[in-house]
Amino acid sequence: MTRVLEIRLPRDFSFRHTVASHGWYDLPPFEHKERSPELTYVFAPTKRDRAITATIRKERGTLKIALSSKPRDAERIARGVAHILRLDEKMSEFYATLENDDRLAWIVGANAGRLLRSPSVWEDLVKTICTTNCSWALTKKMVGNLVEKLGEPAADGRKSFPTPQAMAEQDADFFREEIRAGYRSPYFAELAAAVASGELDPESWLHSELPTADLKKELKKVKGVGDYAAENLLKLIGRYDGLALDSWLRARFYKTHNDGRKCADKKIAKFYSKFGEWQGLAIWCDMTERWFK
DNA sequence: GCGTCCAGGTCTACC
DNA sequence: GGTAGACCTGGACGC
Repeated sequence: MTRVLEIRLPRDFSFRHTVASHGWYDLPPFEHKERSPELTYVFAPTKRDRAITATIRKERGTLKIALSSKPRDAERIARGVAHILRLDEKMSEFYATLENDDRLAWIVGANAGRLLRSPSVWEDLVKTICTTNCSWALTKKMVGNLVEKLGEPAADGRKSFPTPQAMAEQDADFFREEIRAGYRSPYFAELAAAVASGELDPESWLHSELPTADLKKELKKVKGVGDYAAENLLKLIGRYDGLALDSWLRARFYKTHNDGRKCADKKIAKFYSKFGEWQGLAIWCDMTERWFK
């Protein structure tokens, strides 16, 4: 390692609850071992820098970030780490909605609620499509193939997530045969071409002034993005109005709050409606509480 | 070994 | 707007 950055942490930040908040830490170019104080991520190359591996370690009230090579633009890496871990996100409003809820009070005590995300919406978008209609094992296989076959190597040999340009150079057959993306293959080819050409800018969704319902419609224009995927992406963007119900979340709700019996989505929505625009975060924290026991 | 089911759903056609 | 059927892969399971 040739360079170490340091970031001061907000007081209400939990490294463990943020890194393990959902499965992203298990998908490359993230690396993390359960309960380890370290998270590794490989940042994609830019015009100024090659791909750089950042090994992020919590030490008391700071993050120490060891880099695989000395960057020309260290600020980009620091901003990226802050974005990944949502260091700038104000959690107080969410925590205020939990004040009179005995069941979810643990969230405030644990400083939970920050959801791990990628440095780019592009990466989160592609990964989310990889989670749809398949097992987690297949999601890992598809994302692993994308990184291995189209990522750029850092000095330590680890590879970054492919850029839109790198994916746009491939056709649907490549995604089908090499990535094993199945029916998603033409979706990836079309999406990458749109983003690489500038026709579509997923990063603009982060700062969109559209109401969430309208932004969700924009997201659903991307082939392969339906209700679940759009609401999951909105959570990663920082909008928690939607529940992003999938088969796993539904099954957890049935078991936790409905005696193991199936019920309509409307009943789940009613259960969390009191949390308003934070309901998507409330259900996620509620259903994943056992991960941290 | 083989067939079936289904998993962190979505798209299209049709009504 | 709601619904049925098709769509890919690969691991788990029963036989």
